[in-house]
Amino acid sequence: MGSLQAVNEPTVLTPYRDEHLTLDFNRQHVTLDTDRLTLTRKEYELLALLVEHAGEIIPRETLLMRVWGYGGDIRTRTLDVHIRRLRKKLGGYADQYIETIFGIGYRFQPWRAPRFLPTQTSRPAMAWGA
Amino acid sequence: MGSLQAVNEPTVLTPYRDEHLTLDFNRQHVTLDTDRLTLTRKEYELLALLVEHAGEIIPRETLLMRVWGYGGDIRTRTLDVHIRRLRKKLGGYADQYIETIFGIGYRFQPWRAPRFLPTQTSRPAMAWGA
DNA sequence: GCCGGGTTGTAAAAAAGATGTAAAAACGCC
DNA sequence: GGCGTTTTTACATCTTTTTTACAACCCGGC
Repeated sequence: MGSLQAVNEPTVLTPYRDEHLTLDFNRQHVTLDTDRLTLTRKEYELLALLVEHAGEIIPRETLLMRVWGYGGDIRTRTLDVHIRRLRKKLGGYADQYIETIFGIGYRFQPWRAPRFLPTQTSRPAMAWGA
Repeated sequence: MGSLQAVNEPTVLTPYRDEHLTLDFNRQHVTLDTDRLTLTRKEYELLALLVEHAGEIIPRETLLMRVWGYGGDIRTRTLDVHIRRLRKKLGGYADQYIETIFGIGYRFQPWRAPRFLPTQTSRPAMAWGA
């Protein structure tokens, strides 16, 4: 018997890559710094969808539709729980990468060198007040 | 159509060989350390397919297709049972060699010196939680 | 500023789903 | 029929996903 048919699809999508994170859409491989992140199916699909649209806000409704196939207005917290697990696995970069857009959904942001300091969401606050 | 190659060429496949295991595709001969492994036909075909694609994840569906000719979504546990018998015959190396990819399939990994840590079976847990 | 209703975060439990395993049944060949 | 092999069955175990319950948070109105 000659060589077997390709066991894996020969799809060719350009991987995502930044300072700390890489995501290979073809092999469904994710790495954070040096480690390979082992994500479950849903975790991966969720992250992949977000990363694929890096910089864009994706509504909860859309995420629930694309990842879970949920249509209409289904009341579930599973999206939040999965986001949480992703954040956990993204470790300290979590807040940099996955942003919550209140009342709408989430947004993945490519890595950028840390700002002057705080992760100013919109809170100049009294960081150096006093 | 393509070139006029012999349809059934007596392909000479290069055997697989690592520290403990050898598999001669031509003679269908398998050895583990010093002993010869006597595998049944299905056991051999399954192992050969996995070894041939060492390092790659092969989906259950593909294994069922190529070894059993099962198409579509047939519900059977025979694959699991054969994997189990293979593992049994691979003795203590079983877990090193045949890896379960939850929800997808299996993967044969060539023998390698133990990692700095085990190949996280599937419990990344909160390694970076905190 | 404070309140209040809706939204998101979180931990834990429950449910769903997949694989591991032993044993019995079915198969195929002599 | 006997025997080795393969498949099914039934259940155990493990992983993943979803739900639950409540805490924390956001934001507009007062």
